[in-house]
Amino acid sequence: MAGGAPRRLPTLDEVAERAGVSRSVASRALNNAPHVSRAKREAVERAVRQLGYVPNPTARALATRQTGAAALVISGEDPSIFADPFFAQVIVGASAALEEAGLHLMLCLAASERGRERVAELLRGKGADGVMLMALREDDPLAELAEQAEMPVVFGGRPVGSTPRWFVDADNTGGAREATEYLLSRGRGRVATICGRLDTEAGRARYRGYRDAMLGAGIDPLPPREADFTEAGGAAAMAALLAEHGDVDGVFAANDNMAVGALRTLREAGRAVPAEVAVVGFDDLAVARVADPPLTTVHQPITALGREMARMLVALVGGQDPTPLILPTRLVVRASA
Amino acid sequence: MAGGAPRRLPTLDEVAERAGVSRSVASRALNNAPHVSRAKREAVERAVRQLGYVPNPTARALATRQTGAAALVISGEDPSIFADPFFAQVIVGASAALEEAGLHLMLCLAASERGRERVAELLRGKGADGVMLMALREDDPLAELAEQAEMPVVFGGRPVGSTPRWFVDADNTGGAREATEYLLSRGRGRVATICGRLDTEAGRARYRGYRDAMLGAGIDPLPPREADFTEAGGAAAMAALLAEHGDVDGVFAANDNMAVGALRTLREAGRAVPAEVAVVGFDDLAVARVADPPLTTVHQPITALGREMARMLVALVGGQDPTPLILPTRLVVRASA
DNA sequence: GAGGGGACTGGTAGCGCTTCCAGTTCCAGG
DNA sequence: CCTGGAACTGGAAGCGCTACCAGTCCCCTC
Repeated sequence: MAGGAPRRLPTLDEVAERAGVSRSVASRALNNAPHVSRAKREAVERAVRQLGYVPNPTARALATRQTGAAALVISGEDPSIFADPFFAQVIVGASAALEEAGLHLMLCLAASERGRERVAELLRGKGADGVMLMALREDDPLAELAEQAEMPVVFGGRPVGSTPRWFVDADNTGGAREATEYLLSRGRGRVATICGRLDTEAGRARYRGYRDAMLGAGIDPLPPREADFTEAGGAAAMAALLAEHGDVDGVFAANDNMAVGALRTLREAGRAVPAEVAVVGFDDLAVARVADPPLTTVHQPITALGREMARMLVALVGGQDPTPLILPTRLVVRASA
Repeated sequence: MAGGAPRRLPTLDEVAERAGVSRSVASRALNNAPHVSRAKREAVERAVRQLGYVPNPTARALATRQTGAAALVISGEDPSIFADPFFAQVIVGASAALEEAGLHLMLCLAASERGRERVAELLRGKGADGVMLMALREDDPLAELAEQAEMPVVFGGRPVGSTPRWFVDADNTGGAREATEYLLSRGRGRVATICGRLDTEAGRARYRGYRDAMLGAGIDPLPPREADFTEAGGAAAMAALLAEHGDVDGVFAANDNMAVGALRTLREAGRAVPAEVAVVGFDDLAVARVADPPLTTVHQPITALGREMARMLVALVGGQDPTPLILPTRLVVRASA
């Protein structure tokens, strides 16, 4: 905004005129479609350069019925959920994959009622070529909206209670099972879990993994101790756990944030980690490496998750029918267990 | 995508026909513009409901020459810079403010050359109604592009070496000065700084704050010890600092990530914090509360920064001429100093 | 040298919406 | 009962681009 006159941008008509061709040819040259002679193609390119022409994306969108943008919708009534670095990594992956495909990324934090409405409009009014949906809760109104949308929808993680046609998820159950089995294999007999919100599929799946591992070892699993995936929630859950089961010697926390909270509570309670209580997290965020002691955790490929979601969406937009993807997790052993 | 026929969405024409009015009236009714009788307005509303009509945002954009979207561009050659939770908070603020104004948020991680090009197109081709620009480096090519763009541009933080017409920044110098003065006031005589990248204005401004405070107290400031705003960088810088100035008793780190790294190095070196060395950070991210010991740090209103950037942009898009904003910081005293 | 096919070309019809403007309707006031 | 003006209405002209299609041109083959 140089403050000068609001100069109109050159249009394709002007480019065509300057290049001495028709608008159609100019259009084809620009989209390097066939049926343009070499000479005219070059003339068009020259005209574009001279005029500093940039195609108007809106007009193009109207004509092609493609917006050139994909939306990433993050549900959840509390916008602070987004503060979880998890999403930042997803975005990095999705952004890179979309960029490759020439799509823009629209980010929708569907927290407020108003935000939800706007997502609904987006979905129903073709405001984007496709949508990636994450962090859905049980009975999330977005789920139904997505179902009805005449638009490709890829889920990141699965919604509770239904398996969408297209999704990318991490192997939550497998990862949680591996974590728990690891604790058991290290001689921990009283292993508890601080599970995430059980109104999310990730929370449930990770609890299932814990339970499966316990049952597999012939030990009664403890009932789920639910927390909200935050550090504070993890700390509180750990405190409650100590109060009820003072003899616990291993904890699988369903994400790193809660694990870090648990570490804090244990430290404050004077319990040595891992000597007295071993702790395993889930996610392998940056915080896991920095925690004290460094956190043993289940690594999930978060950036890849974003990338694959975007790729799946791109395939869908391109008329293909990709298959859902479940990404592998792996245990990263550090000092806390 | 129910898999059914790709049913065409109802258009305004159909709404108008059904309501028994002309397209113009229907349009006006929808945008609740004047010159529509009550009866027709209601008829239109009814038709909209019956048909499940949603205006096509692309067509609207073409006609109004407004895209209804604002872009947030985060520069930096390394996309992992985005992993800094700082940006997540900015996004939360910006998203909320844009939502209020009815604008969508496009997120551009301008890391690769390709990404940069796409931003350039966005800027020159009116792909958005306005742009928020962050994390510019010295000689960032984006700066010039923004200058030439016929489009409102708001800077988050200031680019090195120039003061843009519209920006929102935190009081970096003031905050850094306060942090350093606090260390000095607690009897620390050998205060060093781990400063951020000096090819960013934030890095420079915070170093200036440190230097000013030192000079104000009549003490020679140490030369800037540059790190890259990451935890690993902070840890390395702290190690180097200990090697060169073993008697340091206070450290001001230019952000929390580096401060946490410094804490780790100090712990590993067996230096007690704050007894032997006091540490102060900058940002007041979540990690500061969780650090061991909890980090004394300079709080900056990051969400507000995002919010105010967006508001400024909205004002600009609306034809107003807002004034730049410098947001206050404040020292949050915890255990590390 | 005529016929045929393929590579180009440009006119034209949209895409779905807003907005200008000329025309119509409706009342209050004269 | 007529007039003037305000409120309302709808036809039509775009916004800038793509895409279909009929037409032109060139060159190769029989």
